[in-house]
Amino acid sequence: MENQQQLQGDDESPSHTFPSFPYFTVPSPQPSLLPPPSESDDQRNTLATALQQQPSSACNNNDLQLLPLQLGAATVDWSALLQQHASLMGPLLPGLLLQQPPAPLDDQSAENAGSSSSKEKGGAAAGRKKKASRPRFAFQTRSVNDILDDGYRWRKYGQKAVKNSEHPRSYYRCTHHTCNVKKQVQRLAKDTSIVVTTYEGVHNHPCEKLMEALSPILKQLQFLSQF
DNA sequence: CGAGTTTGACCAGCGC
DNA sequence: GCGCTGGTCAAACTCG
Repeated sequence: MENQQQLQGDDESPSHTFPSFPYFTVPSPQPSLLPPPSESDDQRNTLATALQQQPSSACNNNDLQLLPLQLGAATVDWSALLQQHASLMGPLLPGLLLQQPPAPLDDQSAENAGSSSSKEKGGAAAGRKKKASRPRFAFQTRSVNDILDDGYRWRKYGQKAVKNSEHPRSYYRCTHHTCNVKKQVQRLAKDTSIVVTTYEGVHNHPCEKLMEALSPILKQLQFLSQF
């Protein structure tokens, strides 16, 4: 994580800022190719939606920003982080994803093996023991909403008051029956406008919202690839 | 009625 | 060994 990439996280920066990274260099579609803008705040807050909108017009009401994140003494490498975030979204767009990191097979198999047993009594202990080996990726967003709509469906399974923070930490699990990805959501004690979202595990299914949002672009790319 | 949320209890890891 | 803390469970509850 020593390869730091500076972010536009200042308060004077545009209300919606994403770091430049080859992964997100999807060919800019014509405005007419974009799906009609959503009316709901949740949809505007969707990361997938934000990726395909112009930064100047996107998320002007939710003030969503990606911010540098400190994990212990190390600052998160955003290039690697975003690449990992891409893997969290699952194998969606093989033609557009420049480099999709291979899924950690050990963790995948461990998750699959643990997901069934964890439902039983005593399984929780086994799940916690494997916790250290699971991939975890965190990022901060400046948002009025605690929940960043990342396109997946989550079910809250716990909330815990954490030390040195007046805001509780919420625990979510992916609702997909074969997926065991979890995430934690907590507001920073220093700056309550910043939400820290920590993902744990890798989705083994596509992101339905993202696929739906990008399908017009995919169709256009398929059409253009014929020439 | 099913899906999701809330919340108190329980358990394991870790530091002392 | 003990206590603290974080993570999870599961029953009760809410909501559409």
